[in-house]
Amino acid sequence: MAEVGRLAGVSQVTVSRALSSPEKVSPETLRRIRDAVNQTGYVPNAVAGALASSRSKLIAALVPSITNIFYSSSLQAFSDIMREQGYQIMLSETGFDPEREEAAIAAHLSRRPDAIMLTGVRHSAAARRMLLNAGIPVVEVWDLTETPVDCCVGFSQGAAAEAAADLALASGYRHAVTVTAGNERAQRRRDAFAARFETAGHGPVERIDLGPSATLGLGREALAQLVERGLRPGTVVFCSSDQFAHGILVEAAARGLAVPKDVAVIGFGDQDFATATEPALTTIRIDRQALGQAAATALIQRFAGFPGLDPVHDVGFELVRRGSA
Amino acid sequence: MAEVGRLAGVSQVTVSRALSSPEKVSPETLRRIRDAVNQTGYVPNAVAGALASSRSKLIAALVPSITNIFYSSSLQAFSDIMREQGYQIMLSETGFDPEREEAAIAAHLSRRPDAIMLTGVRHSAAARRMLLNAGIPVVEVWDLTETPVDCCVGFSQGAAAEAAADLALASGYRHAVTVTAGNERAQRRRDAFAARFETAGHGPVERIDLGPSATLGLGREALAQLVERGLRPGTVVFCSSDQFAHGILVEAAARGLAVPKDVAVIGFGDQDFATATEPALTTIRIDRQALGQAAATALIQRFAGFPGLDPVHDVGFELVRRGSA
DNA sequence: GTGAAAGCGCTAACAT
DNA sequence: ATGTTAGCGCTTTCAC
Repeated sequence: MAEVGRLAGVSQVTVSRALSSPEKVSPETLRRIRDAVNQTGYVPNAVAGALASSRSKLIAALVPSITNIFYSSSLQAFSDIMREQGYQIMLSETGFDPEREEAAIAAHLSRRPDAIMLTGVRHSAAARRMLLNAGIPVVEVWDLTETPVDCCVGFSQGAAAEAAADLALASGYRHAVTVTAGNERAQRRRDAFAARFETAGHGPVERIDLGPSATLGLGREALAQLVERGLRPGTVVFCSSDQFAHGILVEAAARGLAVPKDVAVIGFGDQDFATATEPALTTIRIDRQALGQAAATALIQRFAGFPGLDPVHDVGFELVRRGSA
Repeated sequence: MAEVGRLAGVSQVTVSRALSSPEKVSPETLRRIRDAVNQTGYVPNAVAGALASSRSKLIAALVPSITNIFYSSSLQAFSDIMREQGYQIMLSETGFDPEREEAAIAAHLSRRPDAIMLTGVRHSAAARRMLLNAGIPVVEVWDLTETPVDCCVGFSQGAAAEAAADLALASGYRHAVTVTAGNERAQRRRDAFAARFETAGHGPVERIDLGPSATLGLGREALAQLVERGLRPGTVVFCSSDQFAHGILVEAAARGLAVPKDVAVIGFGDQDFATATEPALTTIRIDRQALGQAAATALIQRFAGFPGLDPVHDVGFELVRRGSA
């Protein structure tokens, strides 16, 4: 920066000004400085800038898994908006593990991000403490709570599952099975669905709990298992993800079972393939883009000094009825 | 840090040592410093550390799209290894756009990362210049070139597509159609497949070029279109992604077409569902984990001072023959 | 509109 | 094993 200044015949400070607030520098000087920047191939050092100004223009983002479309697509929407505002994203995966999350939070906070985005509202006590001490905006996504660290953007997992149960009951299904991936959010939906279904006097709800990742193949196996146990007529299967639901459709077709007559299926997520399966999936749609955008907006508002604005933002869900239930 | 030192009765430098190289500090002092750290809730400032040491422990990673499982899963493997080594990831998406890539490179380099991972080997001239000037290790993934900026880890898109064409020819298919997503890597595979197929005297290869994202629904539409045009017996469809291939299977089933008899399908990617479709997908498997890991390893070797080690690393591909072709 | 001086919170080099 | 000194490359403040 000093060298650029020498070339342009000004001091180092003026170069700094020309780069960060060009309007404070005379047009003529600005021109000379820009020429000098191009000549030298000068690349500003944002590390030094961050240290001097204590604004890093970095946002920390923590997601359980980047390969899970739920999180990657909301993160995409989030980071698109942040990038437009001149922020960059530091990313970590937590693998649904509070301890890994805690370690990641510590690591990220040491880099002095201007804000942090977390997935979920359950964090270790130490994590909460660090976040509070950091004194930066924090947004928690994908869940709702009355007591966010700072603010949260999500929807009620329980309400979504209950809506699915209500649809199933209203459609006359009297036996229900849940097919659930091994993560806490999915399990909460499973429990809420089962509770609602059983409260209506139709239970017990059968549970099939599967591994951490929701795949088509596991969905197929789940139906195969159900059939072997003896599939009762009027059964509806509530899946923690559209992948499972799709697997059930494929297995049903392979076995000559009619959907929804022999077995009905409700998915979760309304992923891109949900309209294109045979039959199309009845599922719970989450607007993942809107979720990510709302999270970004919440942070930007906080930067602008509206810290009190809607600490809890419910983006809702939509039960989309198609052919499978 | 100074305050921690005061509490522990040592100078600020000793605290710095205790934190970064504990073995250089006496056990007793170390204990006192650790106590003081816990008491104060001190969080180290990695920004200042990076400025002073000119090592940021940050890695920049640029991918076309984070929602695309090809890139997200290799990125996951990459960042897992990097995290183990104490590095954190700054992420940007380029949307397959060289200009966006150039802007992202400039933005990331100003943060002085210790290394940078790029997707693909085609970059703007300005981007190449910046990367070279940065003087840090650079790894380009998902493609191979004789002239990497620094080193590359990938496979030959052309060779993979040619292997698929050879399989199709050997299996006796005499008409071929390509179904391709709108990105440059997919298009190179399409062209290589068509060239090989036509060179064998069986052409022309029909092309169906689709939008940027590969979905099941678009795959269905592609087959619908083909059937309307008149599907010739002995046709094989080469897809740029397993999603398209799966869509073709679904549409074929809906129309009562037998696979591979009435129409054969070759996918790309060997995604998790490829074994579970009906019939299972014949596809090209890329070990995305291995790719990400190799990229991380290449950078780590460079950090350790083996700059000359294998500038070009071919992770290969595997043609997996299942039921669909 | 521009410059001089101070300092952000660390690490590196050297000294003890 | 520990301390002293000098900076890393910027931004901030204050002066002109």
